[in-house]
Amino acid sequence: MPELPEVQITVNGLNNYLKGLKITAVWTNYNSAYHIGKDNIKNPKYFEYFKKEIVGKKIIGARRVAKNVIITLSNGSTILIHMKMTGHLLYGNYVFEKSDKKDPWKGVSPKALTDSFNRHIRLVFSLSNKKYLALSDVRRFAKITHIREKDIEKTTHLEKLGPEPLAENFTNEKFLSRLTLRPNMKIKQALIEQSLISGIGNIYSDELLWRADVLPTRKVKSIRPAEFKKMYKAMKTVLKAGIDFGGDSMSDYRNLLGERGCFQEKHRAYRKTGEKCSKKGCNGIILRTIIGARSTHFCNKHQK
DNA sequence: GACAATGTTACAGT
DNA sequence: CACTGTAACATTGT
Repeated sequence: MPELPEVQITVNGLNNYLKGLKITAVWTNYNSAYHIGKDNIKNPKYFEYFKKEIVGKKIIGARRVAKNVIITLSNGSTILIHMKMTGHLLYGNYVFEKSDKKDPWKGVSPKALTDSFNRHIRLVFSLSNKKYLALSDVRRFAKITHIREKDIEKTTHLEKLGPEPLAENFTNEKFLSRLTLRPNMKIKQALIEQSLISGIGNIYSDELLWRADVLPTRKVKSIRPAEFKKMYKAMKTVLKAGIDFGGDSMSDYRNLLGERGCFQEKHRAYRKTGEKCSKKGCNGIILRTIIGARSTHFCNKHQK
């Protein structure tokens, strides 16, 4: 799942490889019969507009806002991409190749193996260096739209987002004050609530709570300042570790070159149900419960 | 075939 | 209105 670290790695890659390239064509096979926003490329009419706005423009750079990728173009336009659950961007000439080669997402189906190309590619930008930027998205949840740079501040796609957790000025005090806006929420749910703090999802929330020794089921108002401080530190640690280890590829996230990250090897809680807790001196077993319709993993021995 | 995986949002309910 | 909880979206693997 692309959360803050994975999106950051994708953005870093875009800045490394794509600056100065021109978009020469766009193709998509996204379409949806349901609830398509009028400014989503899944809407065929909007896609025609989208194409007109971006083909022929040069890529200036990319940045991350919460879990969104924003690609800035030469005419004051930007492309906003939210990869949702299974989306990831790939860059190069291999992007159409068999998904078991450069894009070996876990559990690739026999059908995909027999296909001659990666059948999860939903969107392709052709670039002036004869390479491609493609979006692979098994579950077709991703959102792609065009926004003018001057409208970014007020766009509905970004307006409800809380502050960035890795920002210099995101202090322990700020962390506490954002979360306590929802005193009755379970802490796990508050942590993944994007309007409170942006960028944390299911994996990093479980991991930071394990490290901060706080039970995910605790109500925000029951948490003491010392525990907030521990969570704050753990949050910074796991998000930075996520970036340092190239992201989390337990599911199908890949970097721009189709390579897996390895933060999944550092998991202490997420998807470790039934395993012995790896905290020193703790003999607990990792348990699983559902919070806010999301799988939650924790050790009820050392997390209090 | 039932169920699990999840980021975001629409909507019902309190 | 503010907040909370739940279903929906989509697809594939077990």
